[in-house]
Amino acid sequence: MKLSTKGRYGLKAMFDLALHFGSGPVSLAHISERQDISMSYLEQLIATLRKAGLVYSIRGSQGGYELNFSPSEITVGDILEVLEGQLAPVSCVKSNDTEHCSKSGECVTRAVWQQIHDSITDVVDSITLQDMVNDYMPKTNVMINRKEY
Amino acid sequence: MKLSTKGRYGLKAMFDLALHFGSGPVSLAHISERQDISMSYLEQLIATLRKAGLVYSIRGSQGGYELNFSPSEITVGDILEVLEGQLAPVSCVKSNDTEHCSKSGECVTRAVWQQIHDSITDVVDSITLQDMVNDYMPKTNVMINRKEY
DNA sequence: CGAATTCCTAGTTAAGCAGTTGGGATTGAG
DNA sequence: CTCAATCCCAACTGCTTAACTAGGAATTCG
Repeated sequence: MKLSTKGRYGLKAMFDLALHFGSGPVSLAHISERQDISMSYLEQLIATLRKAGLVYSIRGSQGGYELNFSPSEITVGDILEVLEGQLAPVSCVKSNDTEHCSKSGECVTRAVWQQIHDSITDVVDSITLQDMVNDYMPKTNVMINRKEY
Repeated sequence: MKLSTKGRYGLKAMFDLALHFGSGPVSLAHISERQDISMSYLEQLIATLRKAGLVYSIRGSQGGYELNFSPSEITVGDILEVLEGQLAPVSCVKSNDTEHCSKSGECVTRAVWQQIHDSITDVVDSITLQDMVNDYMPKTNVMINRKEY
């Protein structure tokens, strides 16, 4: 049940883009350095995200990447699904194919996998990049809210 | 985020043992046939479960395996943890080591993995083998409850 | 132009999965 | 007592995938 580096690195990269949302394109070199990910590997991950429409690229000098939607519109689930493929713990859970349930334990165990899948989905679909940005800079909020100080 | 066959087969095997709990030892050959798992492969899985203390074996002719606890005392989480290793989506989540959080996105993404892990844990620790057995034979309950029939 | 950037394809290395094979040890039944 | 059923153990194999690395082509700003 491990997540691969694709998902881990990919989320970090997207988080980095969210942090710099609205400030012009961010180059891979910068993401690579800040998030400590090999640049050539990161290239492949971001290519997947681009093909899925989550980011878009600006080529040439001074180019880079930007989120295709605002951070509040992109969930962790969106990102992980693109990079990790289906998040279902077993393949049969994804597409309601109850055919293979011939043998005795099949359907009962399938129900377990289904519950695991649902709980994962609930979590990742409920967290947006904006949520992560907010978590990252709580000080800003503290300052703003400190009117009595 | 895929579960390997170890976890899948292992849970099916344990479910099979739960179904026959209290009726004497169950041989690998029977589990293998009923759950449609290669017997020699199943041997390895059940060896792991035995070493973890979830089942015990009776050697020799007419031997087999039995659950070491009643089905209501064994959770899906117990089984998966033994067979799949840590269920944490990333390694750092398991043991509160917040050391590596030097780079900017590290701690924020870690919080996400932590939430995923917690939700998986909640699910698998809440389902016992007894629950699965109950799900498998709802007809029995229906019959018993049908007093008017 | 040329430096900075994205884009694309094709390796490479290592590890793990999903078994199989071949034997050895134990024990109940006949 | 013997033998067939069963568990026990370790090694081996084929395959797939993860996690990169390498090298170059195309694009664009200054």
